[in-house]
Amino acid sequence: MTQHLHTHLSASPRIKRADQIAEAIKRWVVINNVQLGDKLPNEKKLMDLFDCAKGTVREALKSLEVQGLITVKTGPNGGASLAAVPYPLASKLLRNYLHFQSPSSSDLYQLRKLLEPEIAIMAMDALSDKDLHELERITQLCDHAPQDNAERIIQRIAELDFHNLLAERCGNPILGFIGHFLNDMIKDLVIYKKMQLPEQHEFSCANLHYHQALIKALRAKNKTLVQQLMLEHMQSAHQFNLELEAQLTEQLLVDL
Amino acid sequence: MTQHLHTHLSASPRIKRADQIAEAIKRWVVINNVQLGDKLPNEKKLMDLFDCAKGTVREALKSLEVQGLITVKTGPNGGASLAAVPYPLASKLLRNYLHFQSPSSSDLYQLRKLLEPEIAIMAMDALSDKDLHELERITQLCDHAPQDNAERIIQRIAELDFHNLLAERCGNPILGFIGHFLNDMIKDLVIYKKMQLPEQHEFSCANLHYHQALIKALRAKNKTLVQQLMLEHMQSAHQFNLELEAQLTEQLLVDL
DNA sequence: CCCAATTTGTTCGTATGTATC
DNA sequence: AGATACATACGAACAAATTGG
Repeated sequence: MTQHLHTHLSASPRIKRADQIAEAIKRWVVINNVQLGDKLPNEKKLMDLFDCAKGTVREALKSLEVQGLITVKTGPNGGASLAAVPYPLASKLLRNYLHFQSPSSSDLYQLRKLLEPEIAIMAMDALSDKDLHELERITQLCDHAPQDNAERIIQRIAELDFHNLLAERCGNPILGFIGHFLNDMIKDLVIYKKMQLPEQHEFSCANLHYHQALIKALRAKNKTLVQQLMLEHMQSAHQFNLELEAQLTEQLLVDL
Repeated sequence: MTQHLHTHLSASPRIKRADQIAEAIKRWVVINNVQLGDKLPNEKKLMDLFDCAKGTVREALKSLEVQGLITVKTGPNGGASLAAVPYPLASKLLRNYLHFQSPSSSDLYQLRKLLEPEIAIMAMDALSDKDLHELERITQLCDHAPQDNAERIIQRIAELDFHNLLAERCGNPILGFIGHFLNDMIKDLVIYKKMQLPEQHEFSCANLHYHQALIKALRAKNKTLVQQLMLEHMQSAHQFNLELEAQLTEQLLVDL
């Protein structure tokens, strides 16, 4: 099939062959009604389907793989299969973007204050008994002072998993993604930047208290209470975070 | 530098050489303190830096390019340069993910009802006179009935650009991204799915009215009014959208 | 305007690794 | 264990694009 002729009328940024092939493969997939998990033609077939060499096909497949649209396996019955973009990849790619926007932790908490209460009341009706037990299990991980740094990290992650479970159950996939994503950002913040500071016992206790109260309110299906508790929880967390950052800059000054 | 030995203790998913190189290049970038816009070594240098063949280097670079972390140019002084992930790419990649979650338009509008009022009041203080004039210009594009389908699309996009400008000015990069992103999703919805229906004159008039009122309130720096107007605006838009979808399914039934 | 240098982009041929039967 | 089918990787060559003289 011949290529589109380059017009030279506008300074069009010349699209690379490999990228054209990647787009062509996407079109091929929708035209041939390929379903999730179905296999694409192997490299050789793609080579003569689009009349290009191995390297080019491989770069095109690489592009789709990086976007999470296909997975590739070696061996017989291997090759590229259509895939759903996995959440961790989507989160990573978006963090790549936001890295250059350098959001502050207050930016994060402002959004959590807005969204977490909504997530909680939406998840309330969808929570199964199993979910509630899982929330309790997660919360129990945090009901005592950590013995070492490893347990401290486990507890912090458990606190976030509490919110992740609610986000997954909230019934709105976009809101669910954003909730989960914000928790990923918090995790980066907490794990990689705030671990040098001593444990914040008051903070952990406050979180524990709110999570326990939230479970009770969720069981009672008390919408307004759930919403209010979650808002307070986020406000409290934001406040602790601000104090923590003040300590951090203080410590930085001392180090200098 | 030698590779990590494969332990075979756990079923580790065998990391491909090209992906290893991509990660190695990322490390190289941070270690050598490469700044935005700075150039990376060219393909030849990367080949012997990481002791691998050209194709492998190219796949690694392709991976970084698809993620938006580098741009690549040909010719003298060409090569790969460190780049900030451009917004359109981040939006596209996230839409790839959400495509498989198949969110409803109500999911979209629920979030807009929550976020757009917050965006508006946050942007209020940051809006320059130039911004306000731009808002007025955008709004004027919609102050008359469209003459053809092309203008209809222009007007719809202008309506969204109104909100995009506010999102960019809201001062919270994460919130700004989400606001812009939701508008992209709405755009897909409106342009590619709802254009078959006749123009919704009432809808356009309502939007025009709200945008004009919002500009006035923004100029007056009336926070509560801005917030209230934006909420009503979103509720109204959601309502129109629901009616439109009812028409769509109705039409679908007729076609069958 | 063309020429030459530089660097990416693409191709081919071959070899190796890996999973399946 | 061996054969097969497939991706993965290497190496050498050539094509195309961009820059600067």
